[in-house]
Formats: sequence, C-alpha cells, structure tokens
Amino acid sequence: MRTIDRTNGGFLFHAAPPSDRSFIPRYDKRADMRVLFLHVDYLEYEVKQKALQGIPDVPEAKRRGKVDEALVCFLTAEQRDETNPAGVAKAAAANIVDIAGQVRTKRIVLYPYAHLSSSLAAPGPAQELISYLEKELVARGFEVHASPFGYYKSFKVAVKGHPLSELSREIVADAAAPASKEDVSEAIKAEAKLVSQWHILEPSGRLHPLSLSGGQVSGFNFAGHDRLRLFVSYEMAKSREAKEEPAHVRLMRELELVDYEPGSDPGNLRYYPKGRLIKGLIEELVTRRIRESGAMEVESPVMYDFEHPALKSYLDRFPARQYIVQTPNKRTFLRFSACFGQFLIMKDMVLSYKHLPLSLYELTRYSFRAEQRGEVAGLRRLRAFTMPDCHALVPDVEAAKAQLMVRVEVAWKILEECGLSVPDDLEVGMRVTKAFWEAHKDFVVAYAKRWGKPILVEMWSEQFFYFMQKYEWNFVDGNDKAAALTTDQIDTENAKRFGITFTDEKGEKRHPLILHLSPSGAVERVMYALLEKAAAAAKAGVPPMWPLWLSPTQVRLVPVSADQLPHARSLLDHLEGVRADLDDSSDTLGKKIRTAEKEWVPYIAVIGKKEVESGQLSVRVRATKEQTDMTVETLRARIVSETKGRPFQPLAEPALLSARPIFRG
RNA sequence: GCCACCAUAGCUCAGUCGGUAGAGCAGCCGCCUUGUAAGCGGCAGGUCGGGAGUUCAAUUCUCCCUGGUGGCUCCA
Repeated sequence: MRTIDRTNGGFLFHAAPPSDRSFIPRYDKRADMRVLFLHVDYLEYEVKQKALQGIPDVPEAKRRGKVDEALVCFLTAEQRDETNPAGVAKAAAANIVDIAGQVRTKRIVLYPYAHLSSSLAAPGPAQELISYLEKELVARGFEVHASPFGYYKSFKVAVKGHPLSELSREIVADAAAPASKEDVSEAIKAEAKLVSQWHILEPSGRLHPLSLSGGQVSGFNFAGHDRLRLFVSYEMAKSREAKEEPAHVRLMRELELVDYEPGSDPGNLRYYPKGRLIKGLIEELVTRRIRESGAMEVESPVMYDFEHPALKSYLDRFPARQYIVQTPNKRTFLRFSACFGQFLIMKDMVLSYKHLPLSLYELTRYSFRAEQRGEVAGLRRLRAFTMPDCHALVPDVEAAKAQLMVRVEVAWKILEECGLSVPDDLEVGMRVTKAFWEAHKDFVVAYAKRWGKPILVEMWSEQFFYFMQKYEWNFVDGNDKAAALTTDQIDTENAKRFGITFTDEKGEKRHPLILHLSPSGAVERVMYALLEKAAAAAKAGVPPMWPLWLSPTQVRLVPVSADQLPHARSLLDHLEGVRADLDDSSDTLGKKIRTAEKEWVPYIAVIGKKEVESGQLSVRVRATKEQTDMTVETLRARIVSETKGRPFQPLAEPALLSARPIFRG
C-alpha cells in the first residue's frame, strides 16, 4: 500500500506547438485531457468543503465512499477540451477501456482532480465532459463510480504494485472545433483571417501564382527546376512519399562522426572525435566569417525565467514546446535560440543611430526545442542543436533591406566554403506580408535576381507573426524532404516588446527593427546537408567526399610493407599543418587502400620500395580517381593551398592507425 | 505526441512453429611482407534492448517502458 502525495503534479506537462523565429504559429486544433490511472485494492474518499461556488450540495449519504479493487482515473479537463467534450470523452473512454482490459477490472472510479492541469477547463464544460465519459463507460458495461466534482476531498488509496498499476496519459481527441476563448491570442485571431498565397518569382521579376489541386501544384513550369518543384510541393501539398531511412543517418554512424545517445533524451547526440572535429571546424568558420562581417560576439545564458515579463509575453504569444528546468528557486525554460539572450543585452545598451546597424552574435551550443518525438531525425531535426544566431538592429525598413542583402552575401560565402553550391543546392522560401510585397516589390525581385533562379514566395494577407518578411534557404534531401539552413527575418515587434531603443538624429528615442539571421542554419544541419549531398553523389557514381578542409584525415600514408614503415613515419614530420596519418597495420596494400577509401580519405600516399628510392609518393587522388607521383612537399603545399583561409585543426585521433580506438564497428 | 513497424556479438544480419543461439566483418594471437577497395589459420566475444505477465520452461507469446525507422503533425 502506498499513499499518494496530492501535490505530485509534476508528471505531466502541457505540450504546445514549438516556436522560434521561423515558426509560423498554427493553432493546435486538438483537445486533450489528462488522466492518471491507478489500479487499486481500494479507494476511500471523504468530501470536505466546496472548492467552487455554485456547485450543488452533496447529500450526506454520498459524502464518503469506498470502492474496492478498481481502476481509479484521476482526471482533469483541459481548457482546450471545452470545444469538444463529447469527442474527448470518447477518446478518454477508449483509453480507460484499454487499460481496464489490461488490468482486468470492470470497476472504474472517475475522480476529478484539478491538480493535474496547468490550464483547467471551466467547471461547466468539465462536468459535461465527465458526465459524457461516465455514460460512455456505463454503455460499455463498466461499473462506474464518480466522486463529486468541485469539492476538496481527502482520500486514502492502496495501489497495487504491478507495473500497470500506475500510468498517466494525455488523451487527445480530434477536435475540428474552434479555439477556446482563452487560447485565442492576437496571433491566432489574425491567423484565422490569414490567407496564404503562393507564387514562384523568377529572377526576371515575373510572378507566377500557384494553385494546388489533388496534391498537384500548378501555375509554373518546373522543367529544369526539379528540386524547386519538390520543395514547393513539400511546402504546399505537404506530400511526402514513403521513403527509407535518411542516407546521412547511416553515414554519420558508419564514419564514426555522430551517434544517438540513448542515455540522454532523443535528439541529443554524442559526437566522436572525427565528428567533433568537423563540427568544430564549421563552428569556427561561421563564427570567424560573421565576426569579420562586423558582428560582436557575446555569450548568453541557456536558461530563462518563465516569469520574466518580456519573455512571458514572447512565450505567451508563441507557445513553445520547451525543455523545462527547475532551478532551486524558479522554473526556467531552455533557450530555443539566442533571441532572448541578445534582446536582454540590447535593451540595456545605450544606443545611438550612429551605432546602427549593430550586430550581436552567438553560436548557441545548444539551442533546445522539445520537438515531438516523431519529428526528431538524425542530424536533420534535433532537440539540442548548435545554431549561430546574429541579430542586427537597424533604424528603419530601408536600412533593414540593405543590411539583409549584406548578410545574404556573408551567408552565401559561408555555405559555399562549407561545401555547398549556392544557389544550386538550395531553394529559397520567401515569406512576406502582402503589404510588404506591395511596398517593396523591387526589393523582393532584386533578391530573386541575386539568387539567380526562381524562388518560392508565400504572401500573407496580413502580418500575424513578428516579422514582415523572412527567407530561408532550404536543402532538399534524397528523401525529398526540405530542411531550412540559412534564414533571416525583419522583425517589427520585439524591439518594442523587449524595450530596445536607440536615439535618432533628432534626439528622440525610437525602437529599431531587428534582423534575425542564422547565417548557416544549425551546424548539425550543415553536416546533414553535406552528408546527404555526398550520398547523392555516391548514388550518381561520384566518390562521396568532404571538402578537404573538413576531411578528418587529409593524407593517409600507406607503406606497401613493413620495410617502408620507418620512412613513412619520418614523412609525417614533413606534413605540418596537414591532417596526415599512417596505416601501420600489417594488412595487405589492397586492404589498407580499401580502409582509407571507406573513410573517404582524399589523398592516399603509397610508399613502397620505389618511392623510398625516388623520394616521391604515389598519390591516389579520391576526387579524380587518378594516381600521380609527387614529393611530400608538393603534396603538403597542394593541401595547404586548397584549404587556404579555412580554419585548421590537427588530427582528432592518433596518427598511427594501430593506436586508434574503435568507437563503433 | 499519435499510428505502424523494428530492436539477436562492437558492426551487418541469420535463427529458435516456446526447450537460453549462428555466420561474415571488426577485435586479439600467429603465419604471410604484401604495389592501389577485403591474404590465410586460430581464439575470444551474447542476461537475444529493459521490466512484468502467461507457462514446467520465454530470446520466441502478451502487456508496459526505452531506443530507432516510416507516416501524421512540425522545423534551424
């Protein structure tokens, strides 16, 4: 027998849609209720005083009760249930029947228990729901006891010890009904009126309105723009055919880069040395380029107070699915981007128009989003991810447009340096309000012209989000899934919300506009895109490769036999500033070549008797599949020149393969 | 989160119509001294993801949980 602590309300959290700069809020049209199931030997309760006004009196005979051997369902109706009590009751009944079947009982106690909820339904609809539920269960042949609603009650319970005896569930019914009153925030009201129009904009400025019928997008001839067609249909038709496991997931593990960590939460990964090396190099490159562009690097906390007024208003407007952290004295959420951290710094800065445009930058390791389980996938979608985040303050829309284009060039160069072809490997999704389009059509067209190929433009009848314009560069993978990398937005609201001001030329305080740029998108996603691109290349018969500056091993020295080992070892000293390692195993030459090729080593230098005598290396070049002779100095110079200007890190693992551990078979 | 499917050696998999399991690769030892994607032999390696139930007996059947994949929903 166990006594249940009445205050134990922490086992369920309300899950609301995620939010971030590029998130477009959509009202979650489901309804739900929460139920805590206890399979008990008995439950005894006694009604104390009323918790709610206007609740009918309970007759003396019903003020206390005892039920033996039953499934006790502590339940709450959520605010959202109000719209569809019958539907929720049906879904709840199905759940209860399911569990009652498992624990083999026909006796059920419905016990209204408000403590389970963070946003209670109003008493009326809640009672209605419970009474529906009671009827549903009685109709299915259960003996149902319902304890009085709206009272404080004391109870004693003896819980059976078996594994099914304690369960909690959040019950969801499909409720096409409209939102409940409290939930109708400004954004949602606006969204109800929102009309989204889709277009393809050509670099020439020609605009093609798109329409969707039967899952088919029409209005533009996509010939020669296959990926754009896939991206558009992904966005508009949400069509996703059944495909296989993403190619990058197999590769990230096979190459010993990154792996799942079952000991953490889904979407929190472990990086092996080679993966950490690649990720670190990308992080370094992005940070370096952004700083070179004039942004100032800062660092901000990973967790924030739920009760902070500005944050509260931000979260209220964009209810997010966050990680919750209970500190010794407050409830906090983990950041889902660097927005708050930077805004909170900016609001305390003393700013003049002379300082603008002003950019702050942070590489967030990590940003956290408690994405729905089924949405988490490999390196593509994570719960903890590394996002470079750069916010710029500008005085007005004209400055915003100009600054945005400056940042396009920075982002462009970064992704090119990382090994993506811009714009070939990416598709633009541009979102604008109708008003922005009308007033700044030239700008959008100029953007498409700079991009150099048609882009998707989504137009909203009005601004229902905090930005008037945003774009993302999307990568379309081998499974026809699109993932956004670079994104930038013109935010018209948060300066005001956070109290960020600058003094203009006339000495007046004004709120600036804020640009939200993630120059590369999440670093994990850059790795995902590179791996997917390599996998696509392999499929097309081209050897999959990393850009040279990211290759964990740049040169593999392979002696033909043990006789050449001392010579090969001495060559390592001539490869300063290059990631060179040595296969000192006793494998055959063929085997050693195979090992190196499987690791995508770009230069394999074979050293046999001939090479020792001539002082040359027989270099097998992965990119071209050619074999050429050159000296170690030539090889080194070639690699140094091919990686010029990029960050460099030495080998992540021992140079001798015999000393290298295996992280994963 | 929901629906479906999956989880056997470090890896990729086979197998057990319920009687506690096998291969290849990798690892270790030995032989071979290798000329551009797998040389040969031997050894070792498993609470069959975790918990519970049914059963004389569960890796196998049932349930719950965890992790993963696909879909829904959603996103840097």
